[in-house]
Amino acid sequence: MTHAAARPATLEDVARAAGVSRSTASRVIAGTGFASPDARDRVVAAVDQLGYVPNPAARALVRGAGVRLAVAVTGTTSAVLDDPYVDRVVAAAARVCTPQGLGVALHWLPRHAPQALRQLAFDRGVCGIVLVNTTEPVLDAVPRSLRGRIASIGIGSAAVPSFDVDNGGGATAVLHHLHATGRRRIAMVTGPRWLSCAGRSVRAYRQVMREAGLPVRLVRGDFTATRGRAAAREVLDRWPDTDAIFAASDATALGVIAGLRRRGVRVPGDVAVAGFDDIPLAELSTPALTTASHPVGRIATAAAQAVLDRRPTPPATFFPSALVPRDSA
Amino acid sequence: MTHAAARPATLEDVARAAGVSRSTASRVIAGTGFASPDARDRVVAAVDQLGYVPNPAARALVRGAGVRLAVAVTGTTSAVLDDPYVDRVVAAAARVCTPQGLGVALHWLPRHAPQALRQLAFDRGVCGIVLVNTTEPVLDAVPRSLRGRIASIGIGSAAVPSFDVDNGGGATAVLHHLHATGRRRIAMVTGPRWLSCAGRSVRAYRQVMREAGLPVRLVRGDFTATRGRAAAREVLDRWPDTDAIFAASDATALGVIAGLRRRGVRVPGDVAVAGFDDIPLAELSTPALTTASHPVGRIATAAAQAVLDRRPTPPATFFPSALVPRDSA
DNA sequence: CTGAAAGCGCTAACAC
DNA sequence: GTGTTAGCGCTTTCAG
Repeated sequence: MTHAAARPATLEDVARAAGVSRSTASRVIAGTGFASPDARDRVVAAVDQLGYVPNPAARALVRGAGVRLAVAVTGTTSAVLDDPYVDRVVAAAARVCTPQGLGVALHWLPRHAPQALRQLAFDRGVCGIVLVNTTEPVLDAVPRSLRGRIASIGIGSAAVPSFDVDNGGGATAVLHHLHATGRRRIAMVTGPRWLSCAGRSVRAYRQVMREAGLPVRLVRGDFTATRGRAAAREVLDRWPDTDAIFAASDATALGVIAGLRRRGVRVPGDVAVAGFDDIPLAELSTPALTTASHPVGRIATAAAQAVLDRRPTPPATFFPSALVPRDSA
Repeated sequence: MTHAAARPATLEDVARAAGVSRSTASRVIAGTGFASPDARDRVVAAVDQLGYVPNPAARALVRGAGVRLAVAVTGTTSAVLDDPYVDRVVAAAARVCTPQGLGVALHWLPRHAPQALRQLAFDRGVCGIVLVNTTEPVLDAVPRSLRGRIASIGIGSAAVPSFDVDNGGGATAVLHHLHATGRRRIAMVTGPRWLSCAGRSVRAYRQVMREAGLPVRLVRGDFTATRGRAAAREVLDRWPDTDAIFAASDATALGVIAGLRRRGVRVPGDVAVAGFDDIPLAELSTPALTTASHPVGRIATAAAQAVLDRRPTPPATFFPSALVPRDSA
């Protein structure tokens, strides 16, 4: 039973109630060091009875550890933080942190000022960092002191383990599907140039096209729907005989469909459209969007976990992306 | 210039560098108490030069404050945490916390065990709480000790200031639009029964119907698209002459449209459909979804801010919801 | 195996 | 105005 006290119990209270010293109580609770079964039991009972919860601030202070995990998103402006993708990452990280008495902070890392990362590294309140949309310059700016407590969702480096979706595999699956259903002039709307991890799906595209002896038709995108709309027009103007468009994100794909529609092009009748991410609304759009899955929550959970556990981590972990065939392609 | 040190600077270092005592440095940095302009300048310079960042753990410890803001979401199962809406709230809260050296934690509050809230209240690591999807029993379970550092997104109480969208106003705007465009048999798919704040739009619906002398046609929903699909069939079966459906969320509305389509009903030709929330993809669906805006980010920001600032807060703050007319109604 | 004691970095009385 | 001092709650040597 939890006894409701006016003032939350401290370790001192627990120790007194258990008839042991603070040190012993601490050892039992932190699970570090030795303690007799008897002492252990009494401490556990006292903890339970008083509803004791360790004060994470005190703990962090004495251990020299931080109290929050920083999610740092690289981007040109702070607008990159206004993104459902970032929201997912932050929420997933928060779920991982909560049981440990930690919190999550959200930072924008200016793309052209990667030194900002050092600030974060020096903040004694930060126990670890999860990088999002990382670039090579940012990775190069990672100070030694961050070793073992930083991970990246996207590309990684020798010092920074990476966690990401296998966009190469997902893209290949989508493109094979397009090819298998008879499409032969397949254009792709890519992600932003500066985002290296977006390059993997472009490489997959080039390779599939080469193997199939098909022409390469690339249009630069930025993951947004707005850009997708414009990109659709661009594709139509440059290569009027295009019969399929693969977009690097679902939002872009939806924009592409809207753009196509406006020009009187039928989807998937005239042009098939496929996206990437399988966002919740992909299956609700009309036509339902063919896409590839992207387990953002699981990826972010793994990255946050790796940072908190400070456990040896493989340099790169890829999460499979599966084709989700629906109506648009 | 930030001088890169092996060990992050402490207040002690700053004080020494500025030639003052720790207290004076503390006063200047925390902005509390007096300090001569001269001392102030020297401290500021030292902070800058050493790249000093206060240790939030130490600060929280001595002040008896927490180091994280808890976002607590009420629901039957922990699955309520898997919701883009919750993601938005958490991310917005994280942005507010970050500059203060705080983090965000995410908790599930079992709907049938509101006592869980006491646990949170006793956790000395928690500096404040933002309630999401609150119910009356949860509000009743708020302990005194939380006064002044808790806010609710949704319904509030005497002890808990609330921040929410004006769903009554938004619903009214949508319904007037439906009526103005000639719809006369308007059904509504509601939110879950246990969620009181969802009741406001139902009340608005009842009132508009009464004033217009139109029949009330209510189907219970749960904000999901899946339920929307089923609800569409239910509406069609019970009231075949329905010419408009207002859904309490965009996801539901999109589900309704899908369900309608499957039955060969044209939207908006045969039945107009309107949603609520204006999620990013509302404008990308086909037909583009008519809806009412819902500034989740601003609401969450305000709620988090209020909790952190511990500033006197009006008992209820409503954020306007505006009609966003598109193609579906 | 256990307790005493020394701090972690900071703030807030309280003297000067 | 400024410095001195006493902790906040916890972990961790170091003796017993």
